This record gives sequence, structure tokens and C-alpha cells, in this order.
Amino acid sequence: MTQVTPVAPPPGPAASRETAYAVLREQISAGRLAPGTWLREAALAAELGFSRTPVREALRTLAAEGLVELVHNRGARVVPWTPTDVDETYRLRALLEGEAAGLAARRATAEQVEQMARAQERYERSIDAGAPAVERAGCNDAFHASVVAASGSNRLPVLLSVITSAPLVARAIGSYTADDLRRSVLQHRDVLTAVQQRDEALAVAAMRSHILAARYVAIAGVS
Amino acid sequence: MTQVTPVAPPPGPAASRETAYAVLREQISAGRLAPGTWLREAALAAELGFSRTPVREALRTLAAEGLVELVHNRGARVVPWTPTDVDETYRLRALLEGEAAGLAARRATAEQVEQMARAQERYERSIDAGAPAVERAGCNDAFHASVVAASGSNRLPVLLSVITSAPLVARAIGSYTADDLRRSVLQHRDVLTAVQQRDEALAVAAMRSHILAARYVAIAGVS
DNA sequence: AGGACGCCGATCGCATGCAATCCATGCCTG
DNA sequence: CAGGCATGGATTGCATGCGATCGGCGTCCT
Repeated sequence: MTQVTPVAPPPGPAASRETAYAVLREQISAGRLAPGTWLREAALAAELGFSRTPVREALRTLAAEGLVELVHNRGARVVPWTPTDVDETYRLRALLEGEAAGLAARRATAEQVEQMARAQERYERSIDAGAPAVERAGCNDAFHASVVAASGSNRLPVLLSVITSAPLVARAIGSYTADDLRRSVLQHRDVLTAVQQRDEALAVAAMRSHILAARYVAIAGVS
Repeated sequence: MTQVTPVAPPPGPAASRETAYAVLREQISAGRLAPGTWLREAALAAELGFSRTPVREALRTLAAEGLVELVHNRGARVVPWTPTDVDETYRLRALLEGEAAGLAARRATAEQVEQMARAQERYERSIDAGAPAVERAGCNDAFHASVVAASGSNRLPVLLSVITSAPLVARAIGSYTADDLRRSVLQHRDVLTAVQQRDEALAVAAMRSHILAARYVAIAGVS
């Protein structure tokens, strides 16, 4: 079986469950745990140094997000990502994040717009500096998160977390060409400008086209 | 504390967890467990006749769906539904179910279209027969579910289950006027026709307007 | 009297044990 | 030799116990 990273004993409340969740999610989405791999509670608990309970709860969370599939008395199996899945995910992201951008344009506070602008600045700097893919991906995530936060919706973050596989996006960003990166930056800027100008239609359209365009790179990443 | 229905010992695998989940979800969404109520694992376990483990997992699922809020060392608190929440939920449903209807128009199989037609027939019959609200709501759900199924998407059902509170919808349908019911039936027919005619634009628009219109009744139901 | 500190109870987080269930393997039978 | 069946092992589902942590309340000090 593929080895999962052994981790140090963590502090804080609910730390074991969250650590198990974070480790598994990272390993699965990064592809280190191949699709089809069986994840056994006891084995994971032993490797992570926890008991079965937190591992079990982490697996249930992952199952709710669709990353693994629970089979009674068999264990949890990593579900495979087909190009169709990625396509579907990105289309839904475009729908939901487009809505988020539109809401942000309508009702973001000055503070939230400021947050978006800072995130965008960091994103541009990380690209100009030729930062490693994981850092660029983090800055990209931060910008998207700032838009969702600026939407003021309580449910959009939940829905997006269900369908957005961060490491999948990271892998896609890692394989961006120079042109892809430039386009990504400029599309982010369009979204930012739209929100600053309270241009709802542009905000929706810019975010939608940004994600629908990124879709192709992401699809290529899994096929 | 509000009493939860004591239930008989259930059969089958994972029965305790699923029963606890079903009971709690029903009680919460129907309003028998008032918003703000604290749900304690030990107390629920005692009332339901299970141990804390399945209750605990049920609560985590409910928290993931946003029905309750977990607070460390305090318990789970029933999250209140404000008119704003209902509005937001219905807008997102309109977005997602509109997408579902569009996809259905594009790629539903003959079998799936047949399913939709049957569900619609049952809905119309239940209304003509003056069936009780809970049955009308069930038929309504069945139609919407048939559209989502016809979309062929694996993720739309998951996303919709996260934001759709069935009993909330049921309560709204219970307070429909005769005109509301007629409108609902006719809008369903528009969706069905659109899918049959492979008219994607109409499918999206009809479903969206159907849900956005129903929104006002639902909002009135919680305020 | 007002505020801060410390103790105590309540509650969750995690560990572990037991029982039920399912799959696979090997044997027996036709 | 093929098919069905019984048995054993592996795995999850659930129960329960213990420790950690947080909130509430009383008390003491200022």
C-alpha cells in the first residue's frame, strides 16, 4: 500500500481528526494515493499514530466531499478523477464562482475589496518572482477565496469546498505555460476591476471565462 | 429540552447512524427542534437508544450540511433560518437546478425523459386530488430529482442536497395558494416540454423562474 | 461594590474492545 | 471438472471508558 506521511502528534482541539483529514486530502488529491486504493481505518490509524476514531471521521468527511467512496466492511476507496469529472467540476465552479463574483460586485465592503486587491498583488508578485508552483497555487486560491468572502454568502464557501479539489487546481497551475499565467493574471485583474467598479455583469463574465478557460489545462492534467 | 422521537432499534448496516441522522434532520428541518437548541451527544444517544458514536457522526454530517453548528465542548446548536438564508438558498438552487435542467435538455435519455413525465403526472394528480401537503411535496421533490437525474451529473445531486432543506420546501408547499399550485404545475410542464424539445435555453429559464418565484413563499414561511 | 482569579462540573475528543457482517478461499458434491 | 457451500479472516459499526478542555460560578482581593 502507498505510504502516507507519518505526522507528529499535533496540539489543539480536534487536532487528530483534522490532521488525518488534511493529510489524506492532500495525499489523495496530489495523486500519491492512487485512485482505487483501499484505505483501511486500522492501517491508516497505525501509520498516522492515531486511533481509528479520528481516521474514521476524516474518511466520512472525505466521502461527503466525494473524494473517497465508503463500502461497508470493505473500507474506503479513492475515487478516480476522469476528464469528465474535471470538466463537470470546473463548469460548476464557473457557475458558483461567477455568482460569487457578481454578488461581490454588488455588495463587497471596501475592506473586502482591499483584501481582493492585496491577494491579487501577491499573486502577481509570486508569478513575477517565478515562485514555485505550490506558492503560486496558494496565492491563486487566496484570490478566489477573497472573492467568495466578498460575496458575503455563507453557503457558497461550503458548496465550493465540496467540488473544489485544491491540489487538482495546484497541479493544473503547475503545468501552466507562460501565456496561461499571463492570461490568468489578467483575468483576475478583470474580476478585481469589475468588483471595484461595481460592474456585476463583468464580474460574472470575467470569473466564468477565467474558470472555463482554466478547465482545459486541468482536464489535460488528469488524462 | 425539546424531545426527539424515540425510535425502535433498527436493522441493517450503519442503521444507527442513519436513523439518528434521519430523525435529527427531520426534527430540525420541521422546526420541532428550535433554532438555538443545544444538542448534546450523550442526551441524544440516551433518547434514541444508541451510543454516542453514531449520534456523533450524524451530528457531523448535519454540520457539514449547515443544519447545526459544532462548538467544542459545548455541543451542537441548531442553526437558525433567517429570511436571508432562505433567499440565498433559493438563489443557489435556481442556479444549480437551472444548470441541471439545461444539461437534461442537452443529454437526457428517452428513459429519463419518461421518468420526468411520470413524476410530473403524479404531481398533477396529487394536486387535482387535493392530496395532503406532505404528499404534494413528495411528488414535487420527485420531479425535481428526476430533472437532476436526467442531467447526468454526479455532483449536482450532492451540491443540491447540501443546500436543499426538504422540509423547508415542504412547509412552503403547504402554504401554497391555489394560484401558487397552478403556477408551479405549469412551470414544471414548461421544464418538461423544454427537455422533450431539447430546448436548453427554455429549460434553464423555466427552472430558474420556477425556483426564484417559489422563493417568496418560502421566505414568508420563515419570517 | 467591582473585577479578577481559581475551582468544579459538563462536554467533547480520542482510545480501545466486542460483535456483526462480508468476502475469499478451499472443500465437498454432483 | 464445475458449481455450490461452509468456514475463517478481515473489516467496519457500535459501545464504553478516560483524559483534556472549556464555561460558569463562587470567592477573594482591591
